[in-house]
Amino acid sequence: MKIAELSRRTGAPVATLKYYLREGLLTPGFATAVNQANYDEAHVRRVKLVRALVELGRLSIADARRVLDAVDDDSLPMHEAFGVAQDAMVPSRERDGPLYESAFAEVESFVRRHRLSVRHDAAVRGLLADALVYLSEFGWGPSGGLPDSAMFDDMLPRILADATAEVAFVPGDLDRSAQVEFSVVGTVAFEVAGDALRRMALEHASKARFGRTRRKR
Amino acid sequence: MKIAELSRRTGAPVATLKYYLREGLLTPGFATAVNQANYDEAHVRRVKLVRALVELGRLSIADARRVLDAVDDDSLPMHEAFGVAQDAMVPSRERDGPLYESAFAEVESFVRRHRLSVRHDAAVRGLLADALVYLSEFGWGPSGGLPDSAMFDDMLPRILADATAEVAFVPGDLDRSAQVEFSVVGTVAFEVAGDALRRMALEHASKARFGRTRRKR
DNA sequence: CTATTATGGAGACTGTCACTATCCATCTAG
DNA sequence: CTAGATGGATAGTGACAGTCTCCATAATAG
Repeated sequence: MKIAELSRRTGAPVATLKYYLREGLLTPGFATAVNQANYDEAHVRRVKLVRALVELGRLSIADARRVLDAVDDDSLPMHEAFGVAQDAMVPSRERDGPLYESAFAEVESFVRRHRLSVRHDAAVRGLLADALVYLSEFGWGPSGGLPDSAMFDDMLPRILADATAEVAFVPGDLDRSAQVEFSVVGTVAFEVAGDALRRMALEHASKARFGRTRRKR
Repeated sequence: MKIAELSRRTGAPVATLKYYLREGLLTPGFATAVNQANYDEAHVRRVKLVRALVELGRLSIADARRVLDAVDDDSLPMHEAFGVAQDAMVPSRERDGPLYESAFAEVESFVRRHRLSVRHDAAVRGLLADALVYLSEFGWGPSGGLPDSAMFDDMLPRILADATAEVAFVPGDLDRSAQVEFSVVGTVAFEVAGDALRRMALEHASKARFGRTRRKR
């Protein structure tokens, strides 16, 4: 298929596809002449992956490329590729100062307590640290200190069960890169879905508690 | 306190504070002269709120302002202000076409099935619809169709319990705007924390399933 | 066979965003 | 008295994610 159809199939403007090509998010089509190339289903799929990462997952183009590189690098075994992809999905940010040191210590204690296999340098630790730091600024911790990670202990078993189910859902008969791709999309989409459910639940609970107030007429 | 100290207390550069002032994210200090003004603890708190929304919650300045407006608008009862704030936290995006129509229908059926009090026009519905749409593109639904929202049925009771606990945690003796502020920070920070936990659990589960492959030496 | 339309590729350009930087006429602290 | 800070206004910056314009070449409709 030519680029116009790739555009039609994916909903992305031709100019955007060219941009992705330039940025290396999309491999060039199979050239048949100096100004002709054919694209196939793999390209369609890749464009959709990019859209999922960029639109749904709100990744920058640069971060999306890091994810795609991990998907494509056949020397990385499945699990490690997934780790790299995960890291790319965490926004980078300055995380230093004594507060962050304690926050990371708190994260570490959480990880150890639950015997989680989470790399020591996994970017996701920074995310949890962020949450702890901001929570403490708003007084969710003991007298201005960091909240105790035990706060999350009760939630973990269920989260772990859901995550295990999600990972189990990845078809075992796909090749490595398809598996990574599958996992990555799952991570992004289920994260958004989970956030949405959580917010709906919050609205519901908020209404139950605070919704009694009469609306003005 | 003068602006330099506000800067020191919040970690935000003076130039940034001036920018927030300009953008109306921060109310002007109490002027004591043509070029002097005093800021107080409320300003410190507000700056931290802005940072929480913008840095942690990744809201745009415009969206952050919408949240702050809801916090400040005393004519809005608590629950509604929270709803407005929630809506501001959902990235706006085009959501039309037949696929999205079915996705919204699926969301509606989920909401009804669980008898959730979620406004019919709540922006968060779009978020869940997004997830469904992207999931379907990657084959998580029945032969290319949308996934069934029943997929999330098992998760909801626990999410609802957590959300209820979170809402219950909001002190009842604060004034309305402080309560909204509290809820908003909670929404943002616990969302990040929840995502982090989920990703840690995924890494753990991924290692359990795929981590057997030997690493190259 | 011709006239139109499409293509790949390169480069320049755009609009948005979240700040930063510069000025300047006051204040204020030492 | 003076070095430095302040509020306020205006302009500038760098990153980002596309878009736009060209052009020589190909495909295709008539």
